[in-house]
Amino acid sequence: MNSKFDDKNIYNFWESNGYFNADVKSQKPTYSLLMPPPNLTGELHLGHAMQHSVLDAIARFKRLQGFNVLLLPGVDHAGIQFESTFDKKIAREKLSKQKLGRDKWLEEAWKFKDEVYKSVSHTWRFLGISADWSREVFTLDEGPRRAVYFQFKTFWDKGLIYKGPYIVQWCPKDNTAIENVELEYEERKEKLYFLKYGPLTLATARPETKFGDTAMAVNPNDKRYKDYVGREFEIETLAGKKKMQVIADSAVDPKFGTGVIKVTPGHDFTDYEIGKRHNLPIVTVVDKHGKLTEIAGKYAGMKVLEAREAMLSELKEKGILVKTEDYVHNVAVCERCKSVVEPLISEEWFVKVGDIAKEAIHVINADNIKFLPKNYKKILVEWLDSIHDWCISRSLWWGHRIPVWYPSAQDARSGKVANAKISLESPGKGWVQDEQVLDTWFSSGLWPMSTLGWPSGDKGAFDSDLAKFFPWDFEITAPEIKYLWIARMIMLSKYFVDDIPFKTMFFHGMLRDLEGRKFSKSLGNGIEPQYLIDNWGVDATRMALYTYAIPGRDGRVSRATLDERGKNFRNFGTKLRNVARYIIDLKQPATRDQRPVENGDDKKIIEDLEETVKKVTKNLESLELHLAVEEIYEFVWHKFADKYIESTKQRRADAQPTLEHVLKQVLILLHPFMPFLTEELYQKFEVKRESIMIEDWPITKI
RNA sequence: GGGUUCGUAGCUCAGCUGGUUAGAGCGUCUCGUUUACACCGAGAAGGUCAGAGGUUCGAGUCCUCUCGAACCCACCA
Repeated sequence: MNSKFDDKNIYNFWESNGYFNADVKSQKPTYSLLMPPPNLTGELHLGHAMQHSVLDAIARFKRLQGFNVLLLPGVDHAGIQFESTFDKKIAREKLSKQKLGRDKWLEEAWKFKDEVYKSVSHTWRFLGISADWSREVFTLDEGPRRAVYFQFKTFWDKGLIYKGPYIVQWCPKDNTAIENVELEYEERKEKLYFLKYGPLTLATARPETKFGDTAMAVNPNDKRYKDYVGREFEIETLAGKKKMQVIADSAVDPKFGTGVIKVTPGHDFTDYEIGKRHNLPIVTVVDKHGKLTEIAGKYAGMKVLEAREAMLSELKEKGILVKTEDYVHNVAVCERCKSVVEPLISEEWFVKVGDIAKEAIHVINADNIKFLPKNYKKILVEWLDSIHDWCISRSLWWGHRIPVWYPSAQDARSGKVANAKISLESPGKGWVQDEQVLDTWFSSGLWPMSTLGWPSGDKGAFDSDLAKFFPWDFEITAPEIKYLWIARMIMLSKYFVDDIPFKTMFFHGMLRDLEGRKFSKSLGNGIEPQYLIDNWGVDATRMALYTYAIPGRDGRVSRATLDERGKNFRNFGTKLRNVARYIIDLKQPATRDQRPVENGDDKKIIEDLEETVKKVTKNLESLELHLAVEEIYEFVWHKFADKYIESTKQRRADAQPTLEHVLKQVLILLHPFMPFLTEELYQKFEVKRESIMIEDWPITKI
């Protein structure tokens, strides 16, 4: 080992000795942990640091216990998020998608990805993550690419994939359809407009979509309008007079506004459903850039809010606008870019997931997956129970391109699927590939399998990997992606390999600021892990993070509160270093050729140590890292240092064997949490193994 | 509207399946620089565990309600 004990040398020493690598041929029992791949859009944040520190602690603990451990690392291409980050970056360089074109853009995007990856990779090593880097995977690598293709092809062959017009949440800024789960809601103060439609008056928050109305609707039980149902009236519109029918649909809330609504199937989810039930035509008023279409006459080309403002006077003039009221409601915005999303009709690809979700519910109800906290079982089942078809296409460039090829450019433009071929590569000259890419989660959902080489075409090493390490013993994630990711992994694992993806699913809490807000770039309330590491060192930072690693419990933190814990554990590290100095560096050899004599204090500390070993082992097995940390802390500082070591000062030589024994055991117990310091101090022993990483976890008598 | 979680010392929080005088860190106060450590040691103050009721021999821990905080899901025409 290198004589200099700085963290970097220690890390290189571990890595070059191959301690991080899992062995497919090992006879030892296996323990596998799957790292949730961080998005390659920036540096790792505090949540990642906590997550990965937890993974590493468990991996190190299991190695010491004698398991053949696989901690598999990887990163995610994170479609929308990466693309918007990258587009912002090139915009600062006065470039754009249009200027670069798809091929050049992708080339530059990969360069950017490599840059970001460097910082992520550096932070991982800095944190001491003992992952098997030889198996690192990126979601756009060849392996996942084949897995994604296999998935698409299978769904296609089974008739589970379809393309069709569908009302989607459209983000005009990112220029793509997004899923409900990618939305946020913001409370807005707007107006409710009361408009005269023939004999009826109705309330709407969106008068600008008036051009797309194809009916009026009332609740079937609403006596006030009973006589109007089924009749047709002539309506005054801004584009002349128009005939419109009154229909009855139970989706209408009689208590809202006047109890009458206008039905705009092209731009509202409820109206879309109503329209389907009553065979109403769909008229597109708002385009994908958030601007009004030609149908809006002189308002065409205006943005939604401009048009709304502009048309008011004409509505008033013509006597259509009866009155307005203040109206507070929630507006859906894009979680990534915060722009108001526009429900509109778009050609998208979908997967029918109903039956797959039902299977997943069975899997969850069979209780083979241990959820921490356990109430997430119920939460996931409820979501799966009310699942809708999965929109898997995104109008992006960054991601797995949809493996559908059209025989001609014309077919591609019109999206005519009839003669299309499913293929990873071009089927031949003249074939044109679908423009869209697949939803990021379409590849992330396969992560537990694709990282192990599934699906293997050649029955090579990959098969044995899957047999050896799947299902994963441990997975951890933030609760916010429980549906997007966790539910999908359960569904897809069941569907493709008929098994659970992981045995234990740990949902850690979210680290928030003192007001309880999420950390985000826009709020500027983030705290970088590097800040803590610079101040208190890696080991202390890890310890501080473990105190927050409680399933389902959010932690409210500020620089001050984190500094407090960081400082505390820095001090703890110093304490331990001094303990080792006293025991080993300042060792006092026995003056006489005598066997050391044990006394009651020695027995007591050994008993206390055994008790601590028992508790720490139990806490690690049950994944209560915060309790394990507390136990060791209490033992080392207050029992070992304050009491026992003080008591040995009069009988140093007699106590020496006990001092050394307890210290060595403590270092092993602490190694999963403070890997660097424990290795450094372990190297002081004369009799030792090559590294603390290949020590044995103390056996507990139960 | 449906669901989940939380409300414990000045602050940030632990407290597993209910069991003796409720814990930690930081902060505050007193004392102490004896050769592991002042990034230290010895000690102290500080809590009717949000409130009310219930189950129990016994509740911070279980149940009900009230008040307060946060988050998730759905809807928002």
